[in-house]
Formats: sequence, structure tokens, C-alpha cells
Amino acid sequence: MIDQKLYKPDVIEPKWQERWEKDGIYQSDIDHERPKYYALTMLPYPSGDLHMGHWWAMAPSDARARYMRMRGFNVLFPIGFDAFGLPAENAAISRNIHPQKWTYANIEKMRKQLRSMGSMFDWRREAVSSDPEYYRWSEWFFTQLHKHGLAYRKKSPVDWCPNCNTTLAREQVWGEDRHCERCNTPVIKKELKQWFFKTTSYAEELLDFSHLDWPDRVRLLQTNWIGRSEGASVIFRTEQGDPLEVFTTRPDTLWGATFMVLAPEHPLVKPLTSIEQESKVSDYIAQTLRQSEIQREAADKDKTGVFTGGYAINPVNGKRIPVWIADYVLMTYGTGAIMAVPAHDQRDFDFAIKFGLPILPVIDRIDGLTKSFVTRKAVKTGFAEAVSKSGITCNETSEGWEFTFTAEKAEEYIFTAKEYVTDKGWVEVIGGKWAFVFEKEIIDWDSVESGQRILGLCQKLCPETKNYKILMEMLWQCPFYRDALYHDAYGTMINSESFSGTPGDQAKEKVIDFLQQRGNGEGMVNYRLRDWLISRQRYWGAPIPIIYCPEHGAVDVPEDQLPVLLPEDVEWRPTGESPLKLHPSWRYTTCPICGKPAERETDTMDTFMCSSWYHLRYLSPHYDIGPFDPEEYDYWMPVDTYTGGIEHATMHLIYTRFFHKACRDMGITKGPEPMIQLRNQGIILGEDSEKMSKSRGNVVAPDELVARYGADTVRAFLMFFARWDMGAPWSSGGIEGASRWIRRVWTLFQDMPKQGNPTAETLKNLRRKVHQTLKRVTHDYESFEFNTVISSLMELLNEMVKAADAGATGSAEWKEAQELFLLMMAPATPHIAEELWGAIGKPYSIHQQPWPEVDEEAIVEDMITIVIQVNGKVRDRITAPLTISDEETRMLALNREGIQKYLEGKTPRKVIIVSGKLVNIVV
RNA sequence: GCCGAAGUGGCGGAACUGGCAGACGCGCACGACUCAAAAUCGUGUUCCUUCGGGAGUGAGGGUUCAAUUCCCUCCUUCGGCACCA
Repeated sequence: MIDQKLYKPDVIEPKWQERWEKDGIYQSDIDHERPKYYALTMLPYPSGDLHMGHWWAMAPSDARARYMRMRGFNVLFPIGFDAFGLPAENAAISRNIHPQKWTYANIEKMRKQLRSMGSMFDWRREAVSSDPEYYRWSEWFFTQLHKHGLAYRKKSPVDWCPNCNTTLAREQVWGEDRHCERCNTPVIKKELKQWFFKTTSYAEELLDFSHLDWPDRVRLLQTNWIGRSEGASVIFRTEQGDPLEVFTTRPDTLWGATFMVLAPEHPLVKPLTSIEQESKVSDYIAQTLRQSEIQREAADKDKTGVFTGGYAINPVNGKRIPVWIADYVLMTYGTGAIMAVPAHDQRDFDFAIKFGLPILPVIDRIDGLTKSFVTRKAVKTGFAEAVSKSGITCNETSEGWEFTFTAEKAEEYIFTAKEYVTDKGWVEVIGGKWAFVFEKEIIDWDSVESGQRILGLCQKLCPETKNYKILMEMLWQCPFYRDALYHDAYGTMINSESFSGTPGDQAKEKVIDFLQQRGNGEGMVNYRLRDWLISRQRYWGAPIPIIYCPEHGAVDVPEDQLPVLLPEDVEWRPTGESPLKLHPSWRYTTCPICGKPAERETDTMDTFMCSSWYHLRYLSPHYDIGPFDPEEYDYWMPVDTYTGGIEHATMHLIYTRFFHKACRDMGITKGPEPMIQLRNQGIILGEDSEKMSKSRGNVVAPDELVARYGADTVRAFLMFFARWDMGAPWSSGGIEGASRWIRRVWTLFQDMPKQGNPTAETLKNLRRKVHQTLKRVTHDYESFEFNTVISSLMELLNEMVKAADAGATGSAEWKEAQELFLLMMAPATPHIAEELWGAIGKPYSIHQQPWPEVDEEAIVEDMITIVIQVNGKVRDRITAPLTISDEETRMLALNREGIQKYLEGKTPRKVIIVSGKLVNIVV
């Protein structure tokens, strides 16, 4: 008897796990009588140990899947392993274990650990991406994409990790020093011929989230990642006649394009480079490449660049403009070339000032800010006074006068300036109007040429300005002007021939029409998103099923020959070459078309390929006439709830959406999206608030906790101790609270019913609390607020303990309370719930019971507390029946003794009554 | 620099739609049980206080009878992007 009273998770947990497994209560099969629910948690990588992060991700997801099951859904909650990838291969190199052996041993260990969690995984549907029966279909998908023109091969510079000896996707390169995602080694560049998937073909559709219930945060991350920008492609020509295409978001500034900048890697750099500039250009290219190897990003932001010696023709005005190269133009974005509009782009402005390139404003300022700085020798006495008559005030400094006014005043100002200007200087107007007033003439600065003429005149009058190459450089020296020289807002076009005067809101559109008519360009949308590089120079991945034939090129391995199996006997040399390249018999084969000698592709696929469709393989992991059984697909897909870490927002979650859409267009899948609802959990940090890692020694091992407290306690604590979507640093002390709670529950259910005479009120209150809790818990499971599920159950337990003390244990209300309590805790702590469910004489299994219904009537409080405030401060409370009217409330409140003293005999100015809640008396 | 999220007791966190801030738990203190300790149970626990009250949700302002909640400015932390044409 005493034994029975002790809570022994190490006994009851394995007992129930075995029973559930034996009875197959978590096997999910097609059942058209019940609504389906596909709950999916992101598949783990078999690193060898199930860590706290896995539990944190999976246990609450499991609880919710269980809850949905009790709600009457036919729930599929599968699991599997993302079993290809680098760590296995690194282990092979460093510890001389075959990746396969390492991986499968890890999987075996993790299966055990996962089972100890007591989750409702349907293990019959487990899929392992490194099984030939799995990667056969990864290869098959590649073939399909290739056939439909969505997979292609191109030579391109790739990021290369010298430590992992592999290509890295852009997404796998992190930080300012551009280090490898996995091992933190700084990456270098390498040119390789690689396979890509055309994710960019789906860029526009990927921006449409209208079918998805996904967190705003993820949608925003994806939107930024895809990086759509609207503008135009404009075709310039080099002087030699080669077309030079640029992408610009500001076609309205075309007349201000005073030079061009190409990425150093741009193919036209060579033909454009003049003999004189050749060495400088090649030096610069070399320097850029070297820098990118080290820390190009971290380098100071000072613009660097070199003139090629070549020129291009601006298609709108036929102007001949110099072509430069600079590292701030990236070959990987747009066309790798830009038209530089220094007056309206910060980077171009900095570049032009630094290298003395012409700057011409072509967009009017919307704020009209106009400035003029006048030196003493430039004007006759009385100038400031004369100007002040126009209502323009000035700030006098030791060197002269600073005038700030609006564009409307400019003409009047210039008129006055003309009267007062001397032959020793000039008066300039900049910002809302660009003009220089000399004694002999007024020159509008409306073209590059007039700018140069003005500068020439200034240099004659003021020899100190001799060093300036361009007018803007001279103005830039004056700090007073800085905020008026450059802007990037849309505004009325100026200095743009017949387009001058076009309002800012129409400018872009009109210029694009004009370009289109003349065949010089067109409206265009550009994306930051790039195609997905899937080639990996590694062994432990799904082989890319391609054979290179000298005659027929890249030929797909025929479907009936899939999978291309990984050879098991490979040699490990950390040379950077895939071990597949070193394998003599595997590599050489014959062409499927002509039968002549040919070579296999030796690269394998990125593991994101495997994880892009695992949710489909779960449906029928052993199906061998297709990647999945269409019948299963039609029943289960799409995934209803997908849970996992936010860190996959821009990689996995974009790839899997792309994959689904591409497959849809190939007739393989259906519907717009693969996963309808997405919820992200936060991250569990170490107790020191740092990321858990072996090197920091702050890793919390779930196995130890399970051994000490039991899985139910660990599950309950994980659900309770922090907001699931936020995560938090681990708190080792806190688990005691969950443990205590579990044991108190156990104790309460072990106690024999006491004799007692509970009052009707006690029983009513108990029932009310039970149903209030049910309402809350139901809501919280629905909305992934797991911490308050547990805290509500803790509150209920406290109430039940009180009710038991008040003698309620023999009542029907008590019985109901016990039942509902167990049903509510069942998803969170499945083992103890099952055990106690049996103990109170209910039939096995609690996990096959329906979720209870809230009795709304039982929830209603009959007596309510109304707060009485005076001037917004709580001064008193009254208890009143629920049915109390506002007028009664008012009278009651005003007549309270405790309130009278705050009123000091004064009549309240206003009394606000919130029915049944609060009275606020304003005095 | 740009975009986004968060900031509440000693700690994790709670608070529905603008209506009693601090639920629940940890920790701590005191008490009961015990030879003793652990466990368990009970009581208390935002701060200040002259014990009347007063202050208080990162800081400052605003709207309102009433603000953790709405608006503006700023600070800090975290995440993402970053010469994106």
C-alpha cells in the first residue's frame, strides 16, 4: 500500500510507453469519417544526442497535437531524421568512422531518447533522408526539376570553407567577417561549375502570404530576403557600341547620370579599359578579390574605385559619361553595373566627391530648402539689409552671411544679389534653386557644362578654389551647405530636357514609357533573392543524378536506374574534392543515351533539398512507385500546423515553399502552400544566458532530468517556465516547482475519499473553478500559450486541495473535478494522466477520450467584486450580486463610508460606471 | 545605417477588447512536523513609509475619468539585412 502512494515516474512512464506502443494508439491512418490534422515538427538532425532544444521544440508541439486529437481530429504527428550532412563527414575525417555508421548509430540513440519523451509520434511513418528508399526520390525530384528547366548548371564564384572543404550557400555564410555557419572559419571564393534551382522564378509568388497563417515576423523576414524592388532596366552603350544594361529604381534621375560604375568582375570591364588605365584596373580587380577573401565587409566605408578609361553613352541625352569600376557595385545584384546619379544617391554622391566626378541635380527639392553663403568681399555694404526687405533673415558669421530661405524667394534674392555683387566675388544660390550671380551675369547651374563654366569663373576670382575639379566639391567644403546639396526624395524633374517639370509622382512611369518607346529600356522588377545553389562537394548527401557524356552533355540518370547509390567503400582525404571523385569504379560509367564512356556528377545535393519534401515522405515512407502515395497526400496534405525554430525563416521555409510550388506546376503536388499554419518557438539558452554549447559547458542534458524527475515533469516544466514563442535562459531551480506540482497532483489523487460535509457553496465554487480552468486551458492550447496552460492547472490544483480540506472529496463535483483535471493535463503530462485515470476507475486510455465541454453556466460568478475608484485611485471594493444595476452600483459606491471621506462633502463631477466591474468617481 | 521584436518584483513570467499591476512558479524569510536534516505542510514576500498613505510596468512627454495596454520622442537588449543600384 505504501508503495502505491509513491510517485515513481521511472516505473509508470516506461510501462505506459510500452502499452501505447503495443496497442498502437498513436497510429494515424486515413479515416474519412474524421477531420484530419497534420501536425508537423521540424525534423531533427541526428547529431547524436537529444538536447534540451529538441525537447523544447517537440514536447509542447506534442502536447498540442494530443490536444487536437482529443478535440476529435485524426491527427498525424510524424517524426524522422535529416540524416545527410556535414557533421557525419567531419566525424568520418576526424575519427575515422564511416558517416553511415556514425549517422545510424546516432539515429538509434535518438529514437530511444525521443521515445522517453512520451510523445505521440507515429513511428511507422518515420523517414530517414539518408535511406536509399528516401534519397531515391530526392534524386527523382532533381530529375523532374531538371526536365522542367528549373535546375541548371553554371559556373559561378562560390563561398568556400577551407575547414569544411566545401561550398557554402550564401545563407550559410555569417557575420561581418563572412564565416562558415558551422565551424566559424572565414570563407574564401572559388570558381566552380554548380547546379542551381531556379528559386527566382517563384520570387513573386513567394511574396504572396495570403494563404498562410504565419507569424508576421517570418513573413517580413522572407519579404526582406526576397527583396523586391521596382524600377527599370536601361540599356546604355559603351563607346565601342556594346550594350551595357543597368537596373535602376530611379529612372526619373536618368538625366543626372553623370558616370557609370561596374562591378570589378563585370565582363565589359576588359573591353572598356583603355591602355593607359590597364594596370590600375587590373590592380584594383586583384585588390577587390583579395579583400573579399579577407574582410571586405569590415573595411572602412570609404569609397574606392578606378576609372577604366572607357566611356558610355547615356541613351536619353546622348551624353558621353566615364565608366568606373568600384567594389560597392556587386556582380550578384541587378546586372552588376549601375548608372551613377550622384545628386540623388548617397553612395554615388560620396564616390563623385571623392573622385571629382560631375554632379548635377535633376530632382527638385520637395522641402524647398534654399541656401546662400556670401562672403564680405563678394558684395557691397548694405546687402544683408537689402535682402532682409524680402523677408529673408541671415546669420552673420566671422566670414560673412548665411541665408536660408525657400525656393519661392530665390528670384527676388538673386535680383538683389545682382545689384550688390562686386567684381571680386559672386553670390551663389543652392538647394531649391541652383544659380551663381556674378557681376556681369547670372548663370543657372542646369547642366554639367554650365557647372564647369561657373567653376572656371570662380577659380579666376578666387585662386584658393583652383584644386576643385567639380563645382559640388567646392560647395561641399562649406558645412553650412551640406544638408542642401544632396537628397534622394521623389520630386519634380529639373534639368532633364523635355521632361523638366514632370511631377514626382508621375516621373518614374513617364520615363519608363519613354524608354520603352525608344527601345532603350523597360520597366523591371528586381529581386535580391538568388537561385538556390544545391551542389556540395561532399560524400554524405544524395548524389546528383547526372551523367556527363562527351557527346550528349549533362544527361539525367533514367528514372528506372534511380537511386544512384552512394558507394560505401570510399577513401577519406580532406582535400576538398568530393571522395566520390576519387572513387574509380563509381565515377566512370556509360552514357544512358549512346552507351559510350561517360562520367557521373560527383557532387551531392544540399540537405535542404531533403528537408524540402520530408513532410511528403512521412505520408508513406516505404512507398516505392512514387515519392509519396497520392491517396495519403489527398487525405493529409497540406500540413495544418508546422512548428519549429525561427532560424529557418529564410532558408528551409523559402526552399520548401519553392519546392511545393515547383512541384505543383509539374503536377506532383496540389494547392498553393505546403504548410498552412506556422508557429515558432524561441530559443532555450544556457543558465548563463548564453547559447548552449559544449564549449561553454552550459548544456543541460534532458536525459539526466528525465532520470531524476521523469518525463512528465520535464514536459510540464518546459511548457510552464517561459513563453514558448520567446524562449528564455534555462533555470535549473525552477524545475523543482514542476516536480512539486506533479507530486502534489499524485498525492491528491492517491488520498482516499474523506468523510465530509461540504457546503453547497464549496461545491459550486469548485465546479466554477474547474470550468473556468477548462475554458482557459482550451484557449491556451489553441493559441500555443503553454505556460498558462500549466499555471491554470496549478491554480486549479490549489483550489482542489482547499476543497478537499473542506470535505468535498465524496461529492459528484469532486469526481468531475478529478476527471477534468486529468483530461486537461493529459496532453501535457501523458503518463501520470494515464496512470491516475486508471486509478480513479476510468477506462483506458485517457488519450482516446474526447476533450471536455465547458459548462458556461457553471462559470458565472454570482457575487462580484466592484472596485471603487476616486480620481482613478482604488479606494474601496464592494461585493454585490451579479445582477446589480448601474444605478444601484452608483448609490452603493457613493454612500460607502470609506468613499465619503475622500469626497470631503463635495459633489462628484462625474461618475463613470463600468457594469459589474468598476466605479470611478471624479471629484 | 535600415527593418523587426522585446523591456513588468531578487528571478521566470501573468494581466481578456483601455478598467483592481505582479496570477502561477522559483528564490527568500518565518512557523509546524522531526533528536536532526531532507521532504512535506502553513504564513509572508514590488518598493518607500512618520502606518495616514505615497511611488511604481526601460526614460520623458501626450490622449483619457482611467494607460503595462493607444500616440510621440529617446534609451537599452536581442534578431534579421546591410555599399541592393
